Amino acid sequence: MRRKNDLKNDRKNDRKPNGRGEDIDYGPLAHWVGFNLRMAQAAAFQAFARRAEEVGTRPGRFATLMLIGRNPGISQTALSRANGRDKSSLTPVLNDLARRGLVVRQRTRADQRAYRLSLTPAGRRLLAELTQCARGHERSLDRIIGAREQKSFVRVLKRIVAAMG
Amino acid sequence: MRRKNDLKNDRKNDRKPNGRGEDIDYGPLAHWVGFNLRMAQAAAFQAFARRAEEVGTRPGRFATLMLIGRNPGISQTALSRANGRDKSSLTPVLNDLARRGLVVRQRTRADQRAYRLSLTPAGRRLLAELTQCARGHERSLDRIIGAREQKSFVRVLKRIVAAMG
DNA sequence: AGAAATCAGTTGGATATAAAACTAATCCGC
DNA sequence: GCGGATTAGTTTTATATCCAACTGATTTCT
Repeated sequence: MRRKNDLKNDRKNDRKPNGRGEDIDYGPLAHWVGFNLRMAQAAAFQAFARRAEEVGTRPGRFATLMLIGRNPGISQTALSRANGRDKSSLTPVLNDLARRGLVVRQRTRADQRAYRLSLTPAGRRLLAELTQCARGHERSLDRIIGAREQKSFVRVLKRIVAAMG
Repeated sequence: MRRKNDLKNDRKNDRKPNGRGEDIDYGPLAHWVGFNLRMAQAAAFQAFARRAEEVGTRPGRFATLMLIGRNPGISQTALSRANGRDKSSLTPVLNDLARRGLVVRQRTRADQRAYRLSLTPAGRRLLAELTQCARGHERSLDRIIGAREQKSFVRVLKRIVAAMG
């Protein structure tokens, strides 16, 4: 019900399988930093997400809790900068964390615009659990990277942030 | 209208500035791979986005066009794997690229479910422009990383993708 | 002091992405 | 060849994120 030489698509197109063959040509992407950085970040992020959900939280919450825990009284704007995200992204996140009783927002006397963020005891407990999670994740990353390269790898990452952030 | 010793918030909280002082304590995040990977990726991505919009496209489109250009006839599923994104994310992207006349979706004779993707001449032109853009971006990344470390840095990124992807 | 500029946080609109449910086509095992 | 399992792509739903516009509060300038 379908001849080999049917209609318009009869160039030498049929050679490459690629629908399943899985022998992708990445061209210059193969050795470019930007692409590999994105792929590696996505892979590591998803691996951490799998771990984090065992503790009942999403990975994005972790850095937020850590930064608040380490810097009690921090404002949302300072937190958003430290975290590399826009301050408007933080509003729903903090609403959620506050609703769940993990974070408190106190109004400052000195500046009635700003909040002072801090963890509740429950927030500290969750942070501790997540930190364990993250430690496991880091160990597995360190194993992949190799102890010898780990230091210089992180140093390069920091250099990129400093230069392009 | 507001006494100094007002209500509940009168601990020694006021010491750390942090609302502006900008001396953030990152705790273990400071040296962890996962966090720095996310920060670096976000910074590099946004820098590329600024360049890409001069050519009138978003950065996410670039890898898609490159992979189609290099692998004509590739299916959407294979493309999504190569690109590290879910296949469902690709549907709106390809709708857009097809609507703009940059990509064509041909039905396969052998498998009526799959599409064979390829670039139009306009798609090839845009890809060439974006490639120039990306080359500039890569040069600036290479400058930041340093020629000596560049190779091993990319190798580590690939290792992470291979092990966690 | 008073007006203008700046700043903290929120809101609204847009995009990107993932996950799960779905539809249609194809493959596989007997 | 038939029926169940698998596969390609889409749809739907839910998050996460950005940016621009906005509202009050604060600071700066004169």
